[in-house]
Amino acid sequence: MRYKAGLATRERILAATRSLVAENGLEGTTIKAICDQAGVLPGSFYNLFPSKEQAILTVVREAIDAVDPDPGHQGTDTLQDLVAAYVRFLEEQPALSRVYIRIGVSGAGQSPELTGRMVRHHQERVGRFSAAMKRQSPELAETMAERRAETLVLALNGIALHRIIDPDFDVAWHAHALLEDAAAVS
Amino acid sequence: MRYKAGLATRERILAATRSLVAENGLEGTTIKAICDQAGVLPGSFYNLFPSKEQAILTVVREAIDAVDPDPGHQGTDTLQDLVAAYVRFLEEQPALSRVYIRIGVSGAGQSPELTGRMVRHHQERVGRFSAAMKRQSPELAETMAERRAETLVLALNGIALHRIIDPDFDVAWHAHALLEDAAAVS
DNA sequence: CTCTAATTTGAATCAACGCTCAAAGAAAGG
DNA sequence: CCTTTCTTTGAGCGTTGATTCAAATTAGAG
Repeated sequence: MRYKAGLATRERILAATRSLVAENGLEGTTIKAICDQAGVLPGSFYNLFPSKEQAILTVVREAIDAVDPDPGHQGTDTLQDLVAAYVRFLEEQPALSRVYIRIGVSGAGQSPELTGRMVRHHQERVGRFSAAMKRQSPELAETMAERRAETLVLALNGIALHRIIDPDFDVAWHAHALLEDAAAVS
Repeated sequence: MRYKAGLATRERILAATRSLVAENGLEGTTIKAICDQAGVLPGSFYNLFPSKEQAILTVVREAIDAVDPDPGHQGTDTLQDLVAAYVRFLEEQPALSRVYIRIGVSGAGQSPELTGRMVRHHQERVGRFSAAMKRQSPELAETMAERRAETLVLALNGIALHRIIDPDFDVAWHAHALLEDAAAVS
């Protein structure tokens, strides 16, 4: 797997996997569908990936990583920045964001490793929102800030979930409304 | 399908389908698994249901119907009542509530009929929350009440979604927190 | 140009899936 | 009882799933 052709094929397979998982879920995605969409035959797929599961897991990792951009950058994000980043993720990467929501639902009960990863991811995410909230409203009690941060993250996921059902759903508008309410509370 | 035995078998099959869909999703549920768990052989399954899809669709309808209890009763629910009813649904019917969350995610792209049903269900639900909110805070502008009602419903779904990932997640506590914030805004 | 390693092909394997069916086995009504 | 209708059995059908492999092809280093 060192020649250019191989890497290009790998990319086409991942792109196909991405859109198919977004559309049909982790379970509903078949090798045949991936190969058809990528313009590749099964043998070629298995030259690049050891199994269907590995290809899907690669896409899953992409999705989780794409939710929190710039993970190294710490301590200066505002709540607005964090929400805006999530909205941008939802709007600019519709396939990956659909994958992201499907992970929690499909991954649970299937792969404990995946479930653990999602729980950790959620905690980190809440931590980041919580820090931003405390920075922004220092008068807020510690536990109160954490509670409101988690509520906000959960509500954002609720918005993302609904967009899978209704693709015309105005994600940005609702996320903004959420932020306004959060500000009104403080 | 008139004898007692048949009805009992039908119930065992539906119970098995319910728990398997809750655990493995609409796609991940197989006839063999249903039959094993129900203590029944395939022929018996097909004596009672025309197809796997029909059995699953029956459970799906159950789930959607169970979310909004007492649909005839109109105009007197408070926001607290509605949230409490949803929390009760999540806690007392864990299997059905997992099915409920999976529907939106799995149903989209698979069955347009199911997707349409979910969109309608969501609108009705938001309408009910919105009416309760207007009743409770008459000074609120019409559009504002509707917006906050939808935000609340979405956030509740976010909470339910997270419980699929983390079964220990304290649903009641977070739902209550949500309600407090909503009250603080008004 | 040549040689090697990477890539692609496409048929073939094997398991699992949804589903069918004829025959055997209960349950009620008369 | 006996008859009719409903229920259960379990082998088996056709299809599709993931995966393998030897052979053919192509890309790139020297």
